[in-house]
Amino acid sequence: MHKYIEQKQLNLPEIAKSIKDFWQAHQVFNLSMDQRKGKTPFVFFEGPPSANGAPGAHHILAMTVKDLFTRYKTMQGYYVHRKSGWDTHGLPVELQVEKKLGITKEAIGKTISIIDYNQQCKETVMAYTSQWEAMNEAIGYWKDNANPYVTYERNYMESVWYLLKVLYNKELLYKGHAIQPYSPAAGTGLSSHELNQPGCYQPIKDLSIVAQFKCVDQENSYFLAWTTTPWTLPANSALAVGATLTYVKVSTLNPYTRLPVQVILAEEAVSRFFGEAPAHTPVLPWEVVAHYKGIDLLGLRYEPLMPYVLPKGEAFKVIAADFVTTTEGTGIVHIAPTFGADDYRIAQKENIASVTVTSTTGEEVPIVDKQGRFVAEITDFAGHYVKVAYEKDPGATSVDLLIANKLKQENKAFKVEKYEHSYPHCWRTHKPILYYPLDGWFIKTTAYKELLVKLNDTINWKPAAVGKGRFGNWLENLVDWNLSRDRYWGIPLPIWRTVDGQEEKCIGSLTELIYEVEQAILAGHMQQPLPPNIDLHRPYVDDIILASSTGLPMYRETAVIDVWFDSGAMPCAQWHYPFENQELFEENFPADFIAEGVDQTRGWFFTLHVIATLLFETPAFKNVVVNGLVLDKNGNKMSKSLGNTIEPMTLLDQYGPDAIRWYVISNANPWDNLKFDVAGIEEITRKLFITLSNTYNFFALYANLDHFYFQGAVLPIHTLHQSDQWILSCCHTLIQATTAAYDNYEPTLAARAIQEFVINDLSNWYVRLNRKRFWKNSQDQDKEAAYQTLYSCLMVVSKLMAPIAPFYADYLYKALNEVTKKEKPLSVHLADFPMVEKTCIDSLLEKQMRQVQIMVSLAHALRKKYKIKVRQPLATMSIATHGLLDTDSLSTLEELIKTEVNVKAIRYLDSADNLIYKKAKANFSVLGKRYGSKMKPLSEAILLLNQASINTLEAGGNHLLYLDGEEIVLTLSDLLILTEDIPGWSVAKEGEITIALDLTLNDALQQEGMAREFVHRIQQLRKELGFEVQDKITIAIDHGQDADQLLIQTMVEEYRAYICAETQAMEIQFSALVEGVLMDIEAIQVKVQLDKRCLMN
RNA sequence: GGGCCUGUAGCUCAGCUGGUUAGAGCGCUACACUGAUAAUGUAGAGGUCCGCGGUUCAAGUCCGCGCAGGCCCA
Repeated sequence: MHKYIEQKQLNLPEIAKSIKDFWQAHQVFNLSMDQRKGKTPFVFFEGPPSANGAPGAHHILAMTVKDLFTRYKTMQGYYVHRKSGWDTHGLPVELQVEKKLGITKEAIGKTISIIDYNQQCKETVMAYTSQWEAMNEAIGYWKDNANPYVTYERNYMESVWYLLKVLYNKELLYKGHAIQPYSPAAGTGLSSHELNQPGCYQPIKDLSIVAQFKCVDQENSYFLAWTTTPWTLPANSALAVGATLTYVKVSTLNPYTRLPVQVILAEEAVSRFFGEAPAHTPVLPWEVVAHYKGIDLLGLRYEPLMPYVLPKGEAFKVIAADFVTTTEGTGIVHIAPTFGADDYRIAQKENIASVTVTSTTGEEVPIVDKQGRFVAEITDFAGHYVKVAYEKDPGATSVDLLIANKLKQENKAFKVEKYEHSYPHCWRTHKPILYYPLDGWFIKTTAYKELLVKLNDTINWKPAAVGKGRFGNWLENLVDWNLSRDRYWGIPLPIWRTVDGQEEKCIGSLTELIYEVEQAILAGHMQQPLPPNIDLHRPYVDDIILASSTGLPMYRETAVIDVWFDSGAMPCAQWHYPFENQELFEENFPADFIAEGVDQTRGWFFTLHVIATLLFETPAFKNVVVNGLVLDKNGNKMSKSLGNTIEPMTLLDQYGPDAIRWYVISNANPWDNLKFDVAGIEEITRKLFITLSNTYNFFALYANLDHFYFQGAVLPIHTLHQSDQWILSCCHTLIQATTAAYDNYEPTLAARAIQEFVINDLSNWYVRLNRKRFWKNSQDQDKEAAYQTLYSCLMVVSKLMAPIAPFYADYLYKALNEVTKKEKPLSVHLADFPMVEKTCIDSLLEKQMRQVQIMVSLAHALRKKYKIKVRQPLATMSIATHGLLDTDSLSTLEELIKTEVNVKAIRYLDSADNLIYKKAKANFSVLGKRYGSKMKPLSEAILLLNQASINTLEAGGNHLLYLDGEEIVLTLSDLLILTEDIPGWSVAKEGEITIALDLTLNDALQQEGMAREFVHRIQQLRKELGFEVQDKITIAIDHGQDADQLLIQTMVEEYRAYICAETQAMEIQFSALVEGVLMDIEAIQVKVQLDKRCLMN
């Protein structure tokens, strides 16, 4: 039978290493999966990381959250498949490669072939794979890394094609256009990612114009609309107002022409243009002549401001838009549907036509060409670049200025001024971007808006606000998903079209593609069938030409798809569904649980939700834990440039994974931002892990000495010592709380509850109270009970903490179980999560123990105040009960109070004693509900209650009060009773608990105090001499004849048995000592010598 | 500009559906304890509960308007 490991010093990194080796050697992860095979699945989706960057400190949080719930559910008996995955496509990878190769997008396909370029992307994206895997392992993130899904693999891509085809067949995939950021200088659209590059938004001075749009029906009346992009005015086709805003008509003069005009603008904007005029503007006479509500203006018509080109359809009227504000401008917004995303959307909604011209190829195009110049139809400005920054001639005049001058002359400009604002610039050309209509392929998400919202309501978001707020609002303002990207490294859009666009084919599988290629060969467009290992990436698919039903060639639409579709497709694509694993997919959809950062709200969370909703009409996940950002300890974002990043591997090496995981979970909720401070990890190590380790070591030390290997029967709970019953009750209450917390995806509550239990209840109270039961000499049932109890608590703790601190928990579990062999599992992660035994829970006992703890601490405070050490026994402690404490059952804890406080007797003071002066206060939460507005006078009346009334109430009686003629009946529960004082006693109180100590000492008490002091000194000496705990000793005391010496001798004779028991002494002798150590016992000096005594062989 | 989150002691955080004198841990100061000792106990200092209004007998808590920081989106 081997012994419990006794570990002098806790070394968490060392423990983690040994446990990691153990897991590896015994394939514990695989065992944990195998043993739950066939059980109810708990489905988890891994949001695929992109391995083109190294994992950072913020991944510690994400990994821990994912790992802890999957471990927890596994322990609860679920089968938790955890397939790993890699996100591999997308713009960030491409930009990284461009940078590495020192090329721009234009070079791709020219100076570098697409094949080589994509090869570079493929290599780059997996560059940090091994670092990721190392970190997963170091932090103990368990998942199936052997068979990850990889988004660039052909099977994955084929599944994505399948999904696209389903959408296509549902007519949810269409070609259209959207207003997107566009860089005329680079000739390319820009993604929001590119717009978020640092330095993209720059302050820029533009000319802003308040234009006068002439009302059709009202004489000499004009709408004032403000724009910071005057070049869009020729494309105006509507004006927008806020339906609920108030507008006024102001009679005034045009500042440039001095002609009398009546202008309409929002009331709140009036002060911006009239009244206190700045020095440089002439004061205008003005008068408000009419008021309107925005809604009154709707439908009013106005004359085109710059009628070069007229829209083909409804235009030039006032419409309502919810984005109109009065904080800037006039409260009337100029709408140019071709050059603004909001404008386009509202125009579509209100059925307003765009201002377009017909190109040479017969298409309707904007009045600004792709180089950023006005088209010929805009006669006055034809050929001018709309942004002066695009002009090659540095001295060129801004077209905005030309427009302003023209409008001023025509009595159409009300105010022209420079305006500084932050405007996005192309990160490559550093020129301002335009918002411009670009072709693209869209998913018609708006068609499913209602269902998307409805299904979202079924998802349990942690925290709820992200689901309701951020995600919910996003769904409410949904626009169609622009799926296409004009790039190279991504899943190619599987759509082929004839040149005239009359016929198109969406390919949904490899088989289908092979078939279509065969048809194309017959039609003469292709020479060879597809090679069996065909790569579905560009440029290979670009070379495939299909045949239309009429035999015409069909070319692939060149776009690749948004990388977010890749990851949102993972529920299907990770299994190569529907081409393989149909059952597996069905079992593993939807997910029970996912967890990612809050930045994924419009990313992965959204794409998962959309794809699942549109395809299967179910949500993709049932529970989602959103985790916040990891900031540095000062709350700043971690960034390389600030030099405040934390290298996770260094951290893991230094503190070990358990303390770090515990820290990130216990410190704050996962969804709150975490201010990462290593001091917090050190504190966790000290407070939780060292305390727990000390508790275990205490157990191990004595259990080894006593050969407690838990071979006997488990003692029935009612036979146990009361403190055993108490700690077991706490322990089961803890199981209950922890289970509920994990079940509610509140890991922080679980962690805090566990550490509270370990530190306060188990270590600082139970062990301290019961130390003697472990080291006493007799081997009785009481000792067995203590061992069993402590063992069980440690065992439960190891299981409860296993999800969060998997290494140390396993170490603890194994340390205990490998000796007792009470449980079969090799590892705590193969064990079942503890079940609450309701019969173990005694809430009354827990409550009373809390009261006892308060009493004891009050007593200690009193001793401290009067400088009487705990070793000195006192005669009596009194407890004021106020009729609220259950003295009968409290008395069963008397022994405990007596030993802790070191008093001989406990006395209960109730109302009958009349010793205490009491005061009553109103219990607001009870009375407030009943008496509401009378609370103030009522509480004053209660303060005036006399002792007799309070005593009556404490004895269970009523008290009648009259307030404003109303009779009020008070009972004890309506009041809070406080003790003011007990005359002649030393009193301490906390809340309703009041205790008093009798501080008078008699000879017997003093003698016992001496005995205790003597034992204490002997113990100290034992330790100084380096004796082992189990060593037996003899004590020799120097023989003397003076009064002090005799006092000692009398004391020793009186307490001989006690001293021997406590100090493991076999014998106490009095003799004349030459050697020996001098010790002070209550101001008496004695010389003492200890000898280790050899036990009988 | 819009949406959402956060704001409580020097630091990290609790504070339930409004209810008494706003709490814990860390840190700090002082003292005690020393067979769990990298602990522990006791006491103390430390708060404009971000600000201003409102609802209410009663607001850290509910409502409105702001301020500061953050995230996402324009």
